[in-house]
Amino acid sequence: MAIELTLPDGSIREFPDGTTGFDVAESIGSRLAKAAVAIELDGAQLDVHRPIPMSGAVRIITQNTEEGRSVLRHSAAHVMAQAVLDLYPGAKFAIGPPITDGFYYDFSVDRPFTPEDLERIEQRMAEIIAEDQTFERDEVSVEEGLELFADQPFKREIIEGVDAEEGADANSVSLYRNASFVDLCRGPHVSSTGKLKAVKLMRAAGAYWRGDEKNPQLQRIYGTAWETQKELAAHLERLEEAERRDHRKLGRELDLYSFPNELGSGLAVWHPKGGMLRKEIEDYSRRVHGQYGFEFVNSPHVAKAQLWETSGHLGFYADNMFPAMELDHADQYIVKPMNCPFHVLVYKSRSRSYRELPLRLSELGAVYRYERSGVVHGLLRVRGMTQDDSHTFCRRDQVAEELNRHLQFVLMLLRDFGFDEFEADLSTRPEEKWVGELDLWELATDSLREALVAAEIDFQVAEGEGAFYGPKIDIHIRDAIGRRWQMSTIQVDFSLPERFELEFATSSNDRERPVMIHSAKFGTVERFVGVLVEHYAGAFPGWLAPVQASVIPVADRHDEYAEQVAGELRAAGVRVDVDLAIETVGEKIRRAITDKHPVILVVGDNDVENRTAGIRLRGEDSERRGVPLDDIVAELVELCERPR
RNA sequence: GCCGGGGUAGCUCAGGGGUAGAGCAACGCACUCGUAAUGCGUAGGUCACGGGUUCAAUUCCCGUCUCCGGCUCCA
Repeated sequence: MAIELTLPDGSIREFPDGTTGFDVAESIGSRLAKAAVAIELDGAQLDVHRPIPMSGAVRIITQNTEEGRSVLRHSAAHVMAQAVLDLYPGAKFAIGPPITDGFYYDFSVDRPFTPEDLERIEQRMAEIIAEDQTFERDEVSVEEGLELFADQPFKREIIEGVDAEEGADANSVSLYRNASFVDLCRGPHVSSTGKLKAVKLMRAAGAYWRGDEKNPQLQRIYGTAWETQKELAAHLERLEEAERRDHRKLGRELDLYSFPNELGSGLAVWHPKGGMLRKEIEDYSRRVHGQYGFEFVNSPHVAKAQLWETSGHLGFYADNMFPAMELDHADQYIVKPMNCPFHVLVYKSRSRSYRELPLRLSELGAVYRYERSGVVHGLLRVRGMTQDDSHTFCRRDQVAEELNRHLQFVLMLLRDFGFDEFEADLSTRPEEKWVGELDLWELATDSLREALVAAEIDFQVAEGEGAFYGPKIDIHIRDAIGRRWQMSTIQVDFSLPERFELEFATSSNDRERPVMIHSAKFGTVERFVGVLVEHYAGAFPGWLAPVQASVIPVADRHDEYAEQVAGELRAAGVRVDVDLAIETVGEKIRRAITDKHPVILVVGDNDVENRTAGIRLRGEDSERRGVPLDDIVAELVELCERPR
């Protein structure tokens, strides 16, 4: 018997029965065979070292692809579990999947793993890898599986749930064995442990069984695995780069903001330089909101509990709200976690006509949310934050255009800050709990989808992931080092207009309910700054840099001229510092560089005489001397020009 | 909130049952300097906070706050 395999180039070739993926790869090229870690046959991944069971379309998965690395990492996870079970008899092992950049495995053990434990485990793994144990696939019945894992409760639970979960053949489960270690696994795996060339354990952490905090907490070990030591080293270097960009560290170094203990968790104070950065960002926000037809409103930080009762927040958002304050007449006031009810009240302040819709209300609103203590993180997850929030009230026939307009607006804004890679999630109506009318849901969802298509950005549909009150788009950006951050959101709301009984007069003088669109463009100013700091590694473009230029006098007899230079630049709108410190020029240059000022101007005798300066731009390691002051002013004005 | 690890000078960190140390930063003096650290000196700490053990606690124990890495959650 023979099998017919269709290769990715479309060619069909015949192979003898018993041919393995490895053989197929070998027939194409020895380098391909060496890099092969699995194959895909008609969409299903299979081991490269086992016979291909039937004819079909085949593709070799190599270790230098994300799919291939997943196979390596999955195998590495097995080896780690093997090492843990060797070293810690009685340990129960749960699940160990590959993840982005690595893998983990969860264990139930007597005591949590220490850093020393990780070293031991890593050492044991190295031994297992050196032994080059073969991974063998096996299939057993559910009964046999349950028996085999008699003392492994998590594995038994997985076996018992296997048919329900994966739609797999309910009568058998697949196993992988290497040496004496057996794990329940779908595979595929590399042919032997020796294929793992670069594995490193990263850290231990607690994690709940099946991700549910009601379940027992397990001990998770994270590791990473790559096809070569070189790739591993590159990965570690990327982690270090991320550390160098950490906005908490840069925020301190650049004197932007801090998180004083006296304040409380998740609360920041903004120093003058951070304040300037914020101001630029907020000024920009107001400018473009105005240009896009938003009107500015303002609302207080607290409101009666009744308002939150009406809005429904006390029902579904109470966990994230700071507790109520008891006031004199038994009134309770609550610090706002959102701005929407206030904007609704603005809408409701008088009767509205169809002619004035869409009504776009915008506010940089400070909100406070009670985040659980373990989740706060620098500026990226705080308890006090400022949303560049807007609420648009529109008619049904305006929904499509408004949503499109909001998306265009958000993308323009993000592009102005140097982000140009976007991914969006379109979250649709939940299956069970939802409010509003079905046709409105469909209209809004379709409009969101069309807007995404028109904007030509990649998006995924998250079926049923929308809030109960409406569909939404979340926009993620990729930063300079490829990390994904959620920023903006455009959210349709059928609930609040209902709860507050909003209406407007139609052209036929009927009463109709408006549709509401929530949108935060930056997400929050705090998070946006945090992401921006990491994106630019603190080296902000001219218009955002808190200090745009520093002027350095060579000796103190040049101080006066330095101030004069600074004065002219300030008059032209450039933010300038003059470094009058009694230091060497080298020291002052160094300080300006480490402070990441976009421009350094050095002035000495020649400059005083000729009305010039030496100019050095950030990122360049040489300077231009004797540049006429007028040229410098013109150059800096251009360099610091705001996008809109 | 849960699991683990931390909190020593402004920052980075060393130390350790007998009331603490370095580098950088700060301050002073000298140097007056042309593109990434001039030299010398001075000052600076209730060792996060509260309790306990002890003749003695910054060190050991407990609690609280807070930070870090995860889980869960999320802008």
